[in-house]
Amino acid sequence: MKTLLIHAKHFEYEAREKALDAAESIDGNRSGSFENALVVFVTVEKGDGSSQDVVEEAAADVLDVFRRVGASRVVVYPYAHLSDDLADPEEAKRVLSQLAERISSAGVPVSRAPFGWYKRFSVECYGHPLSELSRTIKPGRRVRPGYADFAVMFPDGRIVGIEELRAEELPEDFVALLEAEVFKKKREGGEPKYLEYCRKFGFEWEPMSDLGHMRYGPEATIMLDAVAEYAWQCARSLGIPVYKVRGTNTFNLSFKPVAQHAQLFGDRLYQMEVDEKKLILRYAACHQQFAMVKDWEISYRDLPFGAFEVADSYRLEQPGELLLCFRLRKFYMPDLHVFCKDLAEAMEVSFRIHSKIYEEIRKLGRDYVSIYNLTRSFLEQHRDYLKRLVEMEGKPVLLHFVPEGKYYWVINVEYNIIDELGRPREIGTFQIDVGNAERFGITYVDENNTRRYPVIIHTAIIGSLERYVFAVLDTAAKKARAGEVPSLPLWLSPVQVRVIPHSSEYLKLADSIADKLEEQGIRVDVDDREESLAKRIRDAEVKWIPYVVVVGKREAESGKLTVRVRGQGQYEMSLEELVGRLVSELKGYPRVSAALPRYVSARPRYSP
RNA sequence: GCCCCGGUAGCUCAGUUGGAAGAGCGCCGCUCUGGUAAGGCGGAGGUCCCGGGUUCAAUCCCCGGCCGGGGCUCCA
Repeated sequence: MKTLLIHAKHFEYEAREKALDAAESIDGNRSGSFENALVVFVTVEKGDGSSQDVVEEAAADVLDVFRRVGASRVVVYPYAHLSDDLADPEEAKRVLSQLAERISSAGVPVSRAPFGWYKRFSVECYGHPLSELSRTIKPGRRVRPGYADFAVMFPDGRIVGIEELRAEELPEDFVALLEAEVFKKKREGGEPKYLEYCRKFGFEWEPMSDLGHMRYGPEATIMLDAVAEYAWQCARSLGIPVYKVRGTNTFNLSFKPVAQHAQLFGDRLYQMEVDEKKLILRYAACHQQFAMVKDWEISYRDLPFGAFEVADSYRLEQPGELLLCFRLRKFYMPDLHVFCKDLAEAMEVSFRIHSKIYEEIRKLGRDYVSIYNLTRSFLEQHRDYLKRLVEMEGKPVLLHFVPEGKYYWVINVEYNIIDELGRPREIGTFQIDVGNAERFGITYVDENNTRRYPVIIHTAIIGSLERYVFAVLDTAAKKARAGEVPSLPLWLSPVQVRVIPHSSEYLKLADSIADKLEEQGIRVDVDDREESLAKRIRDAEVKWIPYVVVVGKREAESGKLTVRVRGQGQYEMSLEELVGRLVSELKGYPRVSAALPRYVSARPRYSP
């Protein structure tokens, strides 16, 4: 069977004259006219009627496309001209009827144009990518093409094909992942809340740059600084020596390794020509770190070690793909490369990375569902390794098989959160790279004085800085959706404590409290504006400030502070108690020097 | 890159069936000294995204472009 699927804004036909003696009767079905229809032009070929397979598969495909494009009905239109191996008319009529019935039994409205007539028709195609598709369906071919590249691995080591999955043994988030990545289910849409939160904290597009470049206002910059520092902290916590380095974002294509590595990225590469030199912007920290480490003299005793940089990275994403704080043309990648003796050592190290990546997302109160991209041969050879990774996750993972030899890595794990709107979003990732050491000429000397190429792990433990912020803001959005007060973790809050003097008389007292908090490395400001207390409290809440301290006559007399804690309530405590609480809440997280100027009364307004 | 929706004050948006442009917030001034989510009064502020077309007349209609949001294609 051959089919041609057109998603038509408008479709109409009218039977004119018989083409065959075996033509169907057209009583009441001489013509039809439809809006927003999926028109299925069908040619039935010899043998299609011999088993149910063909009809089943064709119907499943039509239904799949129907759901994805959001058409309101299906029109089955017999059309002999897609093949020269036509079934005889009786077989064709039977198969066409079965196809229509099969689609109809899924609850989808179906119309069928008559078989065996010359028909006038006109079709207005929407023109989106899915609006024109053609298929060839042969008897006996069962697995749907899109599914063959996927399987699911369970913690007990079982590997199950997509069609054999039982929904009841799959966690909800995993189903969301399957729907997006494998079934390609169409989504409802709606503007996500995190975009509003981005504006609130000053994460915005920069209109005067290229598309996909962001700017970061004062609050956003404090947050980004904190995330960058935290990413470094995570890299160091793996128990492997890690060297922080820094480099350039611009590389010259005339160097072979640069050109080869660039080729892997294809047309998403940012390029420019300067002084007749072809230059590229790096798409991750790989270029710089490999170019540097190739000049290092490395002994097996030094391995494994890591190199780390928060690298400004550039990818020429397509305009329609860009998404604030998520898919960007310029972003910051806290990229760690771990150089290992061999694949076995890399796999050992990857367990630590795997567990760290999970630990970090869970600290945000979230969880991942993962995709393991790998070749089938890697699966065959390292099934125990994979089983252990999945055991550590304690839930199923999606295996995605890629062609042998196409990529520089043998396994590439993508860790996805399921966002506020049910979409998988990749945040963390690691890859085991067996190709780039040789390409860049990175070697070490082993126990036997032989030069060898190390195996390199690439990882962004907490994802790009922007994506980590996305995860944080999306978590707040989920809270808000659940009716809770949305908030930031204390260590990421641009202002951690706001002190509000009840009236200007108490400004000195407010300042002295702010001084003491600042000494402890707390980000604090003072709302000294001539506004009502209620107004200033409200503004602090709008900015999600976690701790708000009001000082006035009462506090001056009692020596205690009245502290409003976001999402919790109002408490009396001493300054020491407040500091103790803050310090313990910040334990394990970085303090950065960036902070806002103290007085709220003298600040430009730049965010809602 | 494709399809749909949108672009009006610094921000969020209303509006004009084509005839001199509106609100709230913010800003400025005055007033209020206020105890936990907006005290009161007044004022300033506009290339209605850009370019072309239709029209006596375009912010509004038509065409093209730019930018944003959504859905895809992509992407790992």
